[in-house]
Amino acid sequence: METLSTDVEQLIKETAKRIFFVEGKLHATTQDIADAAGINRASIHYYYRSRKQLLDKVFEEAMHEFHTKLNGVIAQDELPFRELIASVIDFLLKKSMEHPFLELFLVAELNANPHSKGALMPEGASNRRKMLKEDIAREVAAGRMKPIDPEHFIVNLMSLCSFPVLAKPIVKNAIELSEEAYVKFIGERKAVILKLVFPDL
Amino acid sequence: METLSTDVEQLIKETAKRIFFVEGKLHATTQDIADAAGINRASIHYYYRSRKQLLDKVFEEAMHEFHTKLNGVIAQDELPFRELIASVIDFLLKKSMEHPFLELFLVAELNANPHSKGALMPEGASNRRKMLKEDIAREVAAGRMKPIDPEHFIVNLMSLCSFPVLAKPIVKNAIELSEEAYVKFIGERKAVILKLVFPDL
Amino acid sequence: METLSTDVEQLIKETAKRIFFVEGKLHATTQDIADAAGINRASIHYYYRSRKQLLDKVFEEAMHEFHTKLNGVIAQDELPFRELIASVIDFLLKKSMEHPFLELFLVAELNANPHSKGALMPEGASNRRKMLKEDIAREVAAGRMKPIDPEHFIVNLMSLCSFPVLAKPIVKNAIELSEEAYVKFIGERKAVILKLVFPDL
Amino acid sequence: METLSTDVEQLIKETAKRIFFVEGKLHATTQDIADAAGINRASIHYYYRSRKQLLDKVFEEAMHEFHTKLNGVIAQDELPFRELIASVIDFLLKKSMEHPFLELFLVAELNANPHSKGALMPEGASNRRKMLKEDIAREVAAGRMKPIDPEHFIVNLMSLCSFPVLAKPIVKNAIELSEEAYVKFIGERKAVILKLVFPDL
DNA sequence: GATGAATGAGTGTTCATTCAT
DNA sequence: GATGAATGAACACTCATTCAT
Repeated sequence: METLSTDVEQLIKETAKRIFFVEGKLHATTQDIADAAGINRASIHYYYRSRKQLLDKVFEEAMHEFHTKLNGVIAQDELPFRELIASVIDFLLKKSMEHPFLELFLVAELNANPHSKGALMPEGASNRRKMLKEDIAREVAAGRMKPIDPEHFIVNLMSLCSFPVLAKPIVKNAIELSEEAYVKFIGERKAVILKLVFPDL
Repeated sequence: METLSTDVEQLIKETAKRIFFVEGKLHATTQDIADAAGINRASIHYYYRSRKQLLDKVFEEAMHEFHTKLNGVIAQDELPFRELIASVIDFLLKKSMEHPFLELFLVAELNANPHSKGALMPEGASNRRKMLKEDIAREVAAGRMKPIDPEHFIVNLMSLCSFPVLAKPIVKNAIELSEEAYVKFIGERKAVILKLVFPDL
Repeated sequence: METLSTDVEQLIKETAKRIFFVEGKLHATTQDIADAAGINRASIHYYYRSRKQLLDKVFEEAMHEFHTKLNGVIAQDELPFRELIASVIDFLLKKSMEHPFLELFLVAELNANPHSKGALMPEGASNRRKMLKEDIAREVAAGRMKPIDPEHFIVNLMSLCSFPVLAKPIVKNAIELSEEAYVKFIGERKAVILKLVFPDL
Repeated sequence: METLSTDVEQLIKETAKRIFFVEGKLHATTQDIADAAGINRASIHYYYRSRKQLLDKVFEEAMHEFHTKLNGVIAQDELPFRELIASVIDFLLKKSMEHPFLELFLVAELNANPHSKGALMPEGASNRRKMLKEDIAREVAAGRMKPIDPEHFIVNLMSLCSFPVLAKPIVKNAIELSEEAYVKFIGERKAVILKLVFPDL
């Protein structure tokens, strides 16, 4: 029977995820991670061989979880279109709050090393996305929605959900919010976004 | 009287801006910058004392330019509201394409060192923003626009303009675009965003 | 009464001997030895306390065996002198092929840590050597051999037997031999050396 | 005008040669070299980029010098054969005393990494060696020398010259010499070797 | 008796920085 | 004003060693 990964192995991984994706410390060193986890720096190499392999693992898991859950959301084909979209927005916002800097991390990595992080999307995901595009096109054709290119519709959702969380300090500064006001503001986003993409609501 | 900066001083600054804000190489070393500028590494310290001071200078200038120009756009109070907004979108999109990774750089810096980058907004800017918010509120009150919180309206604009450029590889991957298709896609953003925020257009 | 060493203990020792004296991997780590032996790295410390103690043991055994056997060869006092020397050459060549890098290992260790490896020769060995020197001197005095200092005679034998095996790659390169040619070459050494030290043969 | 390598660059190289080839510390670290040279460890990387590149340089230079000088010795074709050989012995012994552990270093490197240190002999050297072999064969054919395979003759010379220096502690121990006695012993080698290879002298 | 987990010390290496020139 | 030389501090990583089980 294969043994489960140890507590420390998990702890390192979770700590790394927190530092990279929650705290957004993109330059974090193995020492930073070890300190945050309360373990010895060498333990990271004991469990993950190298910094790169830890990053790869941590990133791959985060992306896998993201796509799996997103596909689960999109796959709810029994739902009316608008409820499906509401579901997607809900998911994207929750994901953004859970891992606000995942996109930032990915983009920084790709800029530093353009040939890494090959396949971002797991197999099968492409079909799901295509179905969503078709759903949008159908909705537009049926006149239940203002004409919009499905691709722009999707990117609009991503932008409206991710950016305010990802660029928190910029947003706080631009509209001069206190920490509490910002939290309240983010709480209002779902309704605002829904109203924006479905103006007849 | 302050002396004019030399050519080399300018060259270093422009090269650093390109590397950080255009190429998004957040981890770039002083050697990387020196190589890209074709100058000696020691020159960077000669002109800017330390890496941090170069980054601060470069960032502060970029932000100053951004806010000055944005204020210039907002200050066009002779323009009808919708044309003003179109102007703002135009500006944000152009800025995003000129310095796609400015936000990414800022956020990464702030996460790494939470107490740096004190005042993001120059004096006087705050008043301009307040006026814009009042304009939006007035427009809503007059029934010429669907009810929306002015702050959400502004953040929506920022999100819709910046994110698709900043997160280019994610967007390209999510909606499966070739490089040309992506360029075309970005070219369509202005019209899409305008239609989204003014659905009666 | 001392307990017998276990199988694993033996296995570790034999593997270490192979790696150091046969393969000449002087930099081999405990992990290298553990891997080659197919056992856990911690076992090496369990049986030998430390890397150094394993090396000492392994080396001491090799030296002890060497001297014991050499003494056995030298002690054949019923043999005529020339047959005794032929016997010694035979032994030195065979030893060199069995453990080509024993000398290299010893010298490297002594250079790295000048105060280790105290007594290289076991008790009693000294007497045997003295007898051999006397034999040589007697042979010279009797005119059955060209005049030579017994000490140089002994060192000549050691040099002629060990060097061509120890410095195999240098020799192969210097006289441009293929692998087969080298093996043939080594096979001819005994006759060559005998003819050299006894030119009237 | 190209500048000569700096003093420190030379110092590092000479120190490394001393440590590896004279003191025979095959495991020496960059710190060991830096300490011995009285400089900062980082300077080694400043001048040589990596430990490996320093070793390669140092080794290649030593080998180049060796082969160049040896070829110079062999090329003295105006010399009678026996004087030529005396010259070679002289050179090999002097070389051995200057860099006693060059062979040991080479062999250890090749054992650790079988595919490094590609071409040991410079171009043209091969021809010189061939001429030497022919000289030996001619001498034998003319009856001025006891029959011997030229290749064994050459390897005998190498062995008789190098081994007693390379394996100094073994030799000292085997024939029980004090440090002074050893030095005297080595001083006698030239005459001993000449007498051995030319027994009619 | 045997081993997976964990670590301190040390390795090669990089980097921002300083300084003499 | 500009730069090659040099270095302290920190980095990712490895290794022999210990220890609880």
